[in-house]
Amino acid sequence: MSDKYAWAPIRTEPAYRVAAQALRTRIVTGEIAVGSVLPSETAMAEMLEVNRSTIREAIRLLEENGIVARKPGGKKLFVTIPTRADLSERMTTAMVLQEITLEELWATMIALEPAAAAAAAGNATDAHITALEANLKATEANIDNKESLLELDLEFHELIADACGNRALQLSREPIGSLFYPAFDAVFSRLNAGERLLVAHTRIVDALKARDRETAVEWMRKHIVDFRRGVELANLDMSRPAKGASH
Amino acid sequence: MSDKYAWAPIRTEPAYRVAAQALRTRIVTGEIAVGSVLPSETAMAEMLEVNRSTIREAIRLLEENGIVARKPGGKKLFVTIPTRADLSERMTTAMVLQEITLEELWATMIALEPAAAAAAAGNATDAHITALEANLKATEANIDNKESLLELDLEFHELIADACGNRALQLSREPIGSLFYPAFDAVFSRLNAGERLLVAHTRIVDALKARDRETAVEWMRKHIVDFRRGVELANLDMSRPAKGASH
DNA sequence: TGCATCTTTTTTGTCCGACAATCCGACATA
DNA sequence: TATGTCGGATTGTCGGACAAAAAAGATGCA
Repeated sequence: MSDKYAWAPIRTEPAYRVAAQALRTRIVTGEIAVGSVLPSETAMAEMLEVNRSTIREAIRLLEENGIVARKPGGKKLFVTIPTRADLSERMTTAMVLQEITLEELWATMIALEPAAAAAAAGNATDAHITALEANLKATEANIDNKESLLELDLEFHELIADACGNRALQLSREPIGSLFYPAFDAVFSRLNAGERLLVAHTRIVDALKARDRETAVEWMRKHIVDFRRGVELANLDMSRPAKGASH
Repeated sequence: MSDKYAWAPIRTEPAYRVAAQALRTRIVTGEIAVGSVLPSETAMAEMLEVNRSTIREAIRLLEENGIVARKPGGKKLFVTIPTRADLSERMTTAMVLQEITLEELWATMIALEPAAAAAAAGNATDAHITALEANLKATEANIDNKESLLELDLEFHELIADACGNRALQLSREPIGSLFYPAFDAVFSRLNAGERLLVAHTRIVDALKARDRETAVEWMRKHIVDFRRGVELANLDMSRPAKGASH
């Protein structure tokens, strides 16, 4: 009956949020350049004609967004670009709260990691290769040290992501990779996965060196599939949330 | 001279940040349940023995993180789970600021979208199929209306993502999809891509209905490759940043 | 001039107190 | 049951204050 009229609910945005938005637009449009320093709080408060407290709350919003920051131990407020780690952490906590399952994470990984390997085959520089080879050596040396192995495996995949030179890909896979940590841990501590892991990693690096895209992709795929088998052999439930990501 | 000793720089975290962290840990550990309502600002200020202004700044941090929020037009503060749109927007602005190229976005998309199609072939419910068919009908009806076509295409891919039931995948592809908007726009306004698009979409939905995973993946792949050709035919530079993603 | 040290001015982080708006629940009334 | 009224609780915003630390300026010296 009252559906006859469409009522737009009246609602006022708090000032701290419109202030934040005002600053944000000035930043993304480039009016305030990235890297430049913002005016003092009092100055901004005067410009926007609000109290300093209000401006401070607005700044907190942008700060958590990662688009403004202070250098450690400094007072000046700079315009910055959100860090990868920054975004990744946010994504990660969101995924933890949503109780995303290992199954979901894995399905995403098997899509992203081979793609990263493919791109890396095309874009990896000598520096990247060197870093990867160092990682291989370390893996070989710590083949029986479960803990180091865990770290090294994670590092390996991050190096591949770095080498692929695709920042969108990096941003997408990082939070997921970090969520695998506990699962990795379980697998490594129950299975002797070191050998298989090293073989796969080695093959991948070899393929990158030869710029052999197909092989790199294929071994990465195998590697991820292998991980899944490891998870199942370790009696982990793929359909359960992969929680507990508090470093 | 004083280099003889390694001085760990003394640095105090501002109170508003430790307060935020205190609340955050209580939330992610489950001590404060998701969906429950937090104490009033004054109450929290008393508990943590800080001023209300400080607590308010802490709340702004969590608020922007999306883990606390107020119901629209309400005063009570609830513990919430970050929305997809929420995270997506953050990611998007980050990508804009980093000036990520179309090339990078596309490479990520061609990894994610077929994966989404694959999962959708297994998990799509009748409701999902119905929504997709409605989208197809609308596309057919608006085959010449470039603007609607753009919206509908975006919607189609989001429906696929919904249907795949993989939240990790959804979280990963959403920000990237939204960044394609301007490129889509350019393609649609210069090329007559409607027919090809409709064919691909139809084939995909048919495959989903038949639970034919292979076909769904293959057509999705073709569809994305096709988009790339469209971009090139429209004379867009894949290696230029895809900026201008304001909502 | 360039550099190191001292001084002054800004600026931030934190506190206090205040007040209008308005949401929320209780209660009374028709 | 639905509506009108009231009072307490809370939020958003403001103003002012102050110590500590950083930034900017001034000074002296090589």
